[in-house]
Amino acid sequence: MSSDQAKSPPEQPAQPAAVPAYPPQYSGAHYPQLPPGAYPPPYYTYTPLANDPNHDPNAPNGPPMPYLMAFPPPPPGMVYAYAPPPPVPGQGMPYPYPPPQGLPAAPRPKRKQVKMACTNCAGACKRCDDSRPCERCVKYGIADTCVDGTRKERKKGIKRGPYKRKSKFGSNEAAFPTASSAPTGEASTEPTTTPAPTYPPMPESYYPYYYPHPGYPAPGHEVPQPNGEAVANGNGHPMPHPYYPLHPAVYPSYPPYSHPGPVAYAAPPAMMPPPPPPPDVNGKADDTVTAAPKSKKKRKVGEDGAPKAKKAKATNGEITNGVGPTAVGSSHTNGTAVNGVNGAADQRHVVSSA
DNA sequence: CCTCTCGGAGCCTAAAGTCG
DNA sequence: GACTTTAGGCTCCGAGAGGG
Repeated sequence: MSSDQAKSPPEQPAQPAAVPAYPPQYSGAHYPQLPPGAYPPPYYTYTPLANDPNHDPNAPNGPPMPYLMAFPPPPPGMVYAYAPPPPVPGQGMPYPYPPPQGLPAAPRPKRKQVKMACTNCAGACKRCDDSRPCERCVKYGIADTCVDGTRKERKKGIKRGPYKRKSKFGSNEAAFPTASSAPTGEASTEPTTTPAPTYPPMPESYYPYYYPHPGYPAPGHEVPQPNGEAVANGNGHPMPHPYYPLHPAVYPSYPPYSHPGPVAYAAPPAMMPPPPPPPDVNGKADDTVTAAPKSKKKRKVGEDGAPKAKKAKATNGEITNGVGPTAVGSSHTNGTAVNGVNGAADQRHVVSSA
């Protein structure tokens, strides 16, 4: 179904009820060169999938890799962890385990909108496409009424107050910590003069983690560039990945990927998470931050408090609101009644009392 | 269970404001 | 004039109600 393409990514597989013991190859003993005591075991590795860009083609199952890694170096305070591999038929979940519900999952893909929904889809608040008749109108047998509406012209001459200057690291003036701002809490005296490093977007199905600070590289792997090529050092050998295994004592491990502890992951002590955006003067949601969970919507009720009657069903059993030529699509978030796409009065969401 | 409604989050982009 | 920020206008996701 085409409307599924914009839906949330599929849920991660359910976490196994029982957490079996980790096999020895998933212990921190893999990394003897780590500073003694700095990152004591256990920490675990995850063998990359064959389609993983870090997968070693010369090793059928790839080299063991720490589950926490930075590729390329992420913004301070963040590392990327591999997404869980798919379950192995007959063997269940491989290591590590999938993240639990509530783990900050990969950002959902941006919703894509068509330039102009047809009048039917607009009225029904349903997904449209660029073809005419659109897929939905064809499906409902109303292809003959599948036409574009007309957009209202934007208002002009509306005066605004002075603009707030945004940080380069977010949509708000509270900047995300930069590489030059010490995660250890040192205050930078020049918060805005250092050119901001640019970071690639977090790969899909990766998970954000915090790391304490760089400096504990794990065994070498190539450091692929965004184009997928590896960077070699002066000797022609691949540069190691900047891995940052977490110190379980300081930064409690995330259960599914590390020591089976109960601690949900949080920002390191010296590295505060990106601050919540200040309330927008207009109350408008900031697209760059995770929105709060939607509030439970309340059913629209009539003057007497009784639920408004549904529109009568069409005889063909298909939807009746918004599919006809009088259906309109217009803003309904600002509370202003405006003309619909056909110039008719806004009948959207108006329920017939008949 | 399925269909339909519709609140409101999210997206696009033009207008207003700022900067060099 | 180019760039940035804001917000108007719109799309459409997805929870919830109600019907079959």
